[in-house]
Amino acid sequence: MRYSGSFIHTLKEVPADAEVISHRLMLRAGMIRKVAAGVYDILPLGLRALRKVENIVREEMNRAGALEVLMPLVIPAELWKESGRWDVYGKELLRFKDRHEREFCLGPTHEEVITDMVRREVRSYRQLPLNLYQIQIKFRDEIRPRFGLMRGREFIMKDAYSFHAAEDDADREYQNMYDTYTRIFERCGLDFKAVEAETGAIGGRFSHEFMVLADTGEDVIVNCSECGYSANLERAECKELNVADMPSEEVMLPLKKVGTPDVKSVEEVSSFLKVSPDKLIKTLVYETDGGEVVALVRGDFELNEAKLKRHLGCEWLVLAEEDTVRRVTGAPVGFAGPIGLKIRIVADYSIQGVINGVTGANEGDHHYINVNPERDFKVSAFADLRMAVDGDSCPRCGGSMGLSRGIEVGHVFKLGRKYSEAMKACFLDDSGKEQSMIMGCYGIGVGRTVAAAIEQNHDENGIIWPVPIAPYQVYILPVNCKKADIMETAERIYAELVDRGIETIIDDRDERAGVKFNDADLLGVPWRITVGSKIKEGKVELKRRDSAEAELVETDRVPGLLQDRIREELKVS
RNA sequence: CGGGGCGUGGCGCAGUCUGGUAGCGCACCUGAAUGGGGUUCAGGUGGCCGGAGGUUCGAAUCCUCUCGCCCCGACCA
Repeated sequence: MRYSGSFIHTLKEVPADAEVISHRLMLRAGMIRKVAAGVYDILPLGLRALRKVENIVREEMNRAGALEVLMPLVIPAELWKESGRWDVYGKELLRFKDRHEREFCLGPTHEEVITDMVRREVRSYRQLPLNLYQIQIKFRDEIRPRFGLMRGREFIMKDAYSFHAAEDDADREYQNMYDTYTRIFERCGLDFKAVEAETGAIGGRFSHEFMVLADTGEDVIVNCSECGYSANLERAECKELNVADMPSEEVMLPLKKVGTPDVKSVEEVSSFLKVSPDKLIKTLVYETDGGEVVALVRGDFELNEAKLKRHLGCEWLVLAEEDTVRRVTGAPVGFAGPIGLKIRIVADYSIQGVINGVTGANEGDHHYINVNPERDFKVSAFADLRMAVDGDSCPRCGGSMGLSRGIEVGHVFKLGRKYSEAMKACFLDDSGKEQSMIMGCYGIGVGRTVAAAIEQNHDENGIIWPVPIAPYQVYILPVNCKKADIMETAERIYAELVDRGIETIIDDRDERAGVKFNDADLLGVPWRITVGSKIKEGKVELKRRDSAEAELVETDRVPGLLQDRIREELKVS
């Protein structure tokens, strides 16, 4: 491509609202432009990178035995009502009516559509297993879209769904997809980690997320350096306190009520009463579809709502409103405690180790001190309910765990029969008996993968594309377009590279060299050929974007040399 | 949805407090010089200041309403 005929408009300054590196660089390099909150134009340069990732995904999915399909973006409400998610999914699901007042939604994910497709086609176990995927635009009306392609409302996603006659076959495919994802992200040149994850509203039994390691990531990963256990913070298990292992000299003191005027938060209480936060018992009232529940967690920890939800086995749960707290505890928010409460109480394991703790007295401006679990109040269960923290012991090996940040680029789920049962996706097994299919589902955020690649591969001058996903592979930079000999050489190399099928930009703009160097660095094309004064010796400069040094190469050798090197870097292991 | 902030040429901003009819940098166009890391000089195009209403002789500026956007939080395959 000739730069002079391109649609690349680089920026020196970026819109003030672009916060993260990948968003800034994609704007500056002219890859994307914002149309509305979380909705973007993908410009030619950006689309090329996106397509590269798509193609890698497509190649690997096909190789893994999956079949590509294309499902509609606009989905009739009936399908979502059938699965039960029409009422559960919330405002992220963009709903609307057509001219006949029929209800539709824009597909945020396609379990319903694919299940409907498969149930209409499949009758027999002989037609299974199946793995169908698509690469398509999704729409989710995110509460707060941000970070460019990282969290848009409209985005390109590869979603795959597998259908099986037996559990072990579903497990086999889960592993197959896990391995495929590993290959995909390796080919994209990413430093990533597969971690155990929550299943969220998609449902299902267990899952892994593929996280690209980056400080700007929105997710927190917990990782054990010793045994390799790693999980999303939402999911990360915490080891049960072994009370017997932590003998305490402390003697239980008599329960006492003390005045704590207007002292509510953990920090306030702990500084007012001069006790450390790990002596406090935080009392949180939740409303759930199964009624109100109180959850206890030690003052220095945070409650993990995903764990609470799982423990209670409820559909939804939300921190109670002020009125509810007042009704349940008889006190304003900030003075709740477990003593004397008439509703179900569940407590984090950490509570078991509290001796002479502090809780609210269920009375305004009062707390209890010397509170001892079991002696002063009963709980219906102790469970793992808290967020893991840096330095926690690993639930598997007891080693020390650390926290780091990641960007979720892929997610594999084992769904089980959640959708097939709700939507009656059945088949006849080899004994002629009707059974529900077992399902798995597997997603990759294509745009997010591109953004993540930039987060991981850039410097102060711009993007540094890994070769497999670079929008162009070679950038020819004639230092002065007014010099006929320079342009002749540049054009000759360009023609030769194009002939060899190498994706090349020739910067034929009548700009000063500095402008071109800066744009070349910003665009991040992996190989740069600088055509300048060295042509007098029959040579040009060859430089990799990620290296500081350039090498002088004889002009005639350049195309062949580059072809070999690029082929080497694209080689699939 | 709660808290905070912002809407002025394509982008980054000043002007708003203290009303007088819009300015700077980048980008873009023309010309000249320059030609290996965002060069220089000269000239130029483009904005009824998010929208509506009000106050006023006069509103980007003051008042009311409204729309949009951003940040933090809650939320999130």
